Amino acid sequence: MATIKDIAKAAGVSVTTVSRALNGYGDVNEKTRKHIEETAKKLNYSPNAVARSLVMNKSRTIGLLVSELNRSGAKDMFTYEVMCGINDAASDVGYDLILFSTNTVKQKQKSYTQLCRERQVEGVIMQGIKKDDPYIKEVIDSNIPCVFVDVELEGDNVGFVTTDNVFGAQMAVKHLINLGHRHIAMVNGHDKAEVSQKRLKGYMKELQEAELPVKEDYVLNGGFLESKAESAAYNFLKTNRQVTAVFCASDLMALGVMRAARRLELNIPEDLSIVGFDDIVLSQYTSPPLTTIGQDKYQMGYEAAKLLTSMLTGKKSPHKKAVLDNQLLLRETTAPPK
Amino acid sequence: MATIKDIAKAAGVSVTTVSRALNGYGDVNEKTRKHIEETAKKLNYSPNAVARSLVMNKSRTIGLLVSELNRSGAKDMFTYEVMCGINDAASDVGYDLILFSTNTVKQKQKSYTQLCRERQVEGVIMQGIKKDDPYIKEVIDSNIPCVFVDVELEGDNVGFVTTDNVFGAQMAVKHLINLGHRHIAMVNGHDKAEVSQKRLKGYMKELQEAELPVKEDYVLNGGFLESKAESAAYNFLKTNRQVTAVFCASDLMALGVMRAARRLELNIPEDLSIVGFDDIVLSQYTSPPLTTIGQDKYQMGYEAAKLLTSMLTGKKSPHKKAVLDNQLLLRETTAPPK
DNA sequence: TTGTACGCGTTATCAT
DNA sequence: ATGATAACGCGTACAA
Repeated sequence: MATIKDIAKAAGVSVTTVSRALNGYGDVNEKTRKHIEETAKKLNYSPNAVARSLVMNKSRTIGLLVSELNRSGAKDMFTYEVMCGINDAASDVGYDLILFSTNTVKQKQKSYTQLCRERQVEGVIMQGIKKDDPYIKEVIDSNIPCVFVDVELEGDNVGFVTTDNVFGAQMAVKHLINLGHRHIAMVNGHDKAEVSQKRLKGYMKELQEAELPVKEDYVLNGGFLESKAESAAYNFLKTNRQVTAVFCASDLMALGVMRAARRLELNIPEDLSIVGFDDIVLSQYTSPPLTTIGQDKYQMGYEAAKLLTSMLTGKKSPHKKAVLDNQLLLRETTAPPK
Repeated sequence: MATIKDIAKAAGVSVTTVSRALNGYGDVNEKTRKHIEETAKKLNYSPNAVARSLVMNKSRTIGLLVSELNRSGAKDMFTYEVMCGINDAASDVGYDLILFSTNTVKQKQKSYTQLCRERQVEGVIMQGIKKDDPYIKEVIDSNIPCVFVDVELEGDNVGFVTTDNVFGAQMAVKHLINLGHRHIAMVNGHDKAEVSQKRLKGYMKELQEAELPVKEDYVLNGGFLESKAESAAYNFLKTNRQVTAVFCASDLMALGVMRAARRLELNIPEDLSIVGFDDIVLSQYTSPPLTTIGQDKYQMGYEAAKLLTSMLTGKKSPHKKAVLDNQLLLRETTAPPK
């Protein structure tokens, strides 16, 4: 509970000198500095970040805005791994993280700017928000630096981190085509997610390059939900036996498709090949293990935080975005068609 | 950026009146209050929580101290689910969460008390720390309210949340005994974790109640690591073919044991029954799906936050602890011995 | 019912 | 090299 005032009194100097001594200013006698540092230690002093924030108008804090942080996300762990990366990169440069979990109800009560200003966060990392989220407009208008995860938005103080979703999808589809598949369906997430749009684009692009027809009804909506993907795939596959392969925009949905296949007594990969996206931990443990496009989620978080802190420290870095590479992970859910 | 000063000027009143009006004090004319509220809205005012914290010496913030928040935890998701519960309960009552991830290096640089005081957190929830963690002593000594997850410590302003680990272990072992197993080994985590001690206790207790011998060399150290559990189990099972069942102190380690069994060409559950602990998401997807003791991780977090906030709001609640029940989840890794 | 004045712990400005 | 003093935005005795 000791303050610089206490130290000043104990050391017989003014608060100004204490402040300067403790903050490593040059214009303070080495002897007095030593003395001050010692009394500070003796009094078990630690600076009050709140008071400092108030006067400096900086908080050394970045807000982590996660939409719908809840149990449903527990399965794919995406959020968590990204968060670990953010945390590591942020604490490397002395920033703390404050967690803002939001949802539609809360958004009505408090605007984005309010949220940030209340806590005086210096910057924000946004994760898991949809493209039509009302906060997005506010972010652009506000002058608070922000980095999006998986939403490709750029601006004066807005950047983003994502992976090459188009190319990732292309890799997946190309792999299937190379195996000999000609009727390849896709289970996509909801179209409010940028990644859905990208992955769909990659899917179509690769089909076109292989001069395969792009059929609109081959694209199913799985809403990023295992259950929804399952039922969509079930209904589709029941009446489309010509389809021998499915590309899924997420591993979670791929799990749903695997379930559907099982119900239809389709063997994987003999009767149906499946490729997922994300490389969630689960995908190594399914039977058979899921072939998928791997994203480095930790790295995404790490890059996001690095990007943001470099924006904060005023480095006029020209790069306001980072696009990470993905990787085709061959496991056991793909094979040539019979 | 509007402050109460701006509002005062615009509304033609003093800052005091603004402060009182906005904070719902009774001693302010209804008309002036309305007026003030309107100008506040017009100026897009939002209170500065930092300034408020400074003067009130309260931050409406609770610190979430997670030891070794990193990728290795990604697999079992325990941390994340608990966090979701904490987050929900905290935001219900208007508290924000600040993330302190710590490790042994950082602990040397900054004491627990320093950490808390710097950020003026009102209380702390501690997760994932070992019993010999140096911070624990500080927590007890300090007067900052703290709730531990899975460390059974009580004090004036210290409480904890856990599940009934002893009974959970008993359920697991009893289940195996009821199936007819007589040689039941255990793979335990490291003994710096309270849960390890409890689960071991339950294991031994249940054996004793069934009048089965407790053999010391039947208890393996898996260190809560899949790989370590695998090698320990491999070496053990290779030379102890009489053992027909293994109880593991975590699902993660159970996965390791399953791997070991596979390498030894032991069929699960025919040749070897396995019971885990935790009910991580993965355990439903292994083949065969893992029989385990399920803990409600989200609820643990929720209760922890509720406990803490009730301590903070001064409710002299007599209950400084919460012990949740566990549940035996019968899946497919257990069967009678051949 | 309203306003004045002070303090929270810190940094920054300007003298000395 | 050091110190007095004013700010930062807010809450709250105390006075009016």
